[in-house]
Amino acid sequence: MCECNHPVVTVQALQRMPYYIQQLRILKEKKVETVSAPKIAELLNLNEVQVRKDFAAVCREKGKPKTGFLVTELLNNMEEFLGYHNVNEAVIIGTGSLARAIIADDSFQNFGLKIVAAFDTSPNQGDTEVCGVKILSSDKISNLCRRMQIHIGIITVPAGQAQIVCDQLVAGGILAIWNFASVHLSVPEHILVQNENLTASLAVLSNYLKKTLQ
Amino acid sequence: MCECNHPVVTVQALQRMPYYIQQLRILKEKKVETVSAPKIAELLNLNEVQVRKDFAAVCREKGKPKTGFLVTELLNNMEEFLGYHNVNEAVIIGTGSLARAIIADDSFQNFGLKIVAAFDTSPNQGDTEVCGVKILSSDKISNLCRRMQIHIGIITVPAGQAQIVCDQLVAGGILAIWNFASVHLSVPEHILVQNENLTASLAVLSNYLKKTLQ
DNA sequence: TAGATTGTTAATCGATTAACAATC
DNA sequence: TAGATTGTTAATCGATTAACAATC
Repeated sequence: MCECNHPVVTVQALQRMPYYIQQLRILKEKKVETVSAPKIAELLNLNEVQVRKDFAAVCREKGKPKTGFLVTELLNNMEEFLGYHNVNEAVIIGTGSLARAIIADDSFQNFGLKIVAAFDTSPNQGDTEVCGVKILSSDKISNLCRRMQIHIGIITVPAGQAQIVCDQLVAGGILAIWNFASVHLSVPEHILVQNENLTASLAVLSNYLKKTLQ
Repeated sequence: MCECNHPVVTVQALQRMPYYIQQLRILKEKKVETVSAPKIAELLNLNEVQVRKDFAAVCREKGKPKTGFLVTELLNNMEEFLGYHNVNEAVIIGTGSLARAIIADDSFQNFGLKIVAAFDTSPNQGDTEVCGVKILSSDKISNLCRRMQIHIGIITVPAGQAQIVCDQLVAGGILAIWNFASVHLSVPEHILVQNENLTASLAVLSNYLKKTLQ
């Protein structure tokens, strides 16, 4: 338990939340009013105790024996807990195809993410925006982040430039980094780095196939 | 230890491997001949025993006390272990901006991934290929996978269609799925699903900011 | 030799799962 | 009441880390 009287929530639990939310939204759409932990556990192939604990971590009202949890309430509590109802302004560094894909993905907006600027080392060739987001020169990163009080930086640049732009983001007072570059980033302790290393996933896949195919 | 006399390697260890590989490539380029586990651990902010165990899991030759490991040999052993030297043919389902980004990302080719076909429910509008990869109709998924003995399916379709195309891939005899859709997929036990759920990462970021900003 | 590093065994830590009384 | 489900405490499991003898 922490001081806010919620149990401590692990990263693993946080990462399961969007799966719960997705199921809850489906149930809500179907006008289903209540749902039990074992039911959700079955749908997602998880342990029911784990689901119950995860629910307990975010829920203001307790579940009722025999019936379970109120779908809408659980959904709201969960979204609230994750901070989806807040709007988190972010900048993205890099304007390649991955950056475009992230900017274009409107599902992130449903989760409170708002990309307000894109940066590129050479914002040349007359390209002034990507999908409605202005492209600025990389040397303005720190300044803009500080001035606009941006808290999230999304890194999509090649591996070799990632640490450099990371340092610029940190200098700009960013608090969290979503790192799509396949490198380890060194940051001060208070800064959260969420790595999205696709080569790491590929390693798991590749090794599995090697083993499976002898 | 498994029968092939390598220690059992966890998913976590596999996911650290690309970070080691990256550092080893840098060292190799700098013509550095040997490297120790504590050195790599420091660079990547990891525990040195963990690094040593990971190295032991993939290394054919043992490291030498005082000097450490031979850079080139360790690098080769690691790439070999992950199966990077094999070519893994894959198909991708969906032709949106994320699919384009994945197809265009040539770094995956360095890791043995070769995308041979893209599928779309409505391969219309005269678009017949993305970045040199042919676009085919989704109803051909199972057939093509089976005929070409494809082992990897990459799912980039919207959440609502993910399970459907997943089933088609499974029917086509696929062994591993790289899932970019933000949903849980139900598959037979022997099939590996590697989830790349960006909304799960966003949940971690979002919750961290909520806590940090009170 | 002294010191750095190795590999391995034992201890710790933390997440998941099982067991169970309480409740509707 | 019986049965499903809840929340919680205890047990298990597995990954990480510490301790230490062996080696160059």
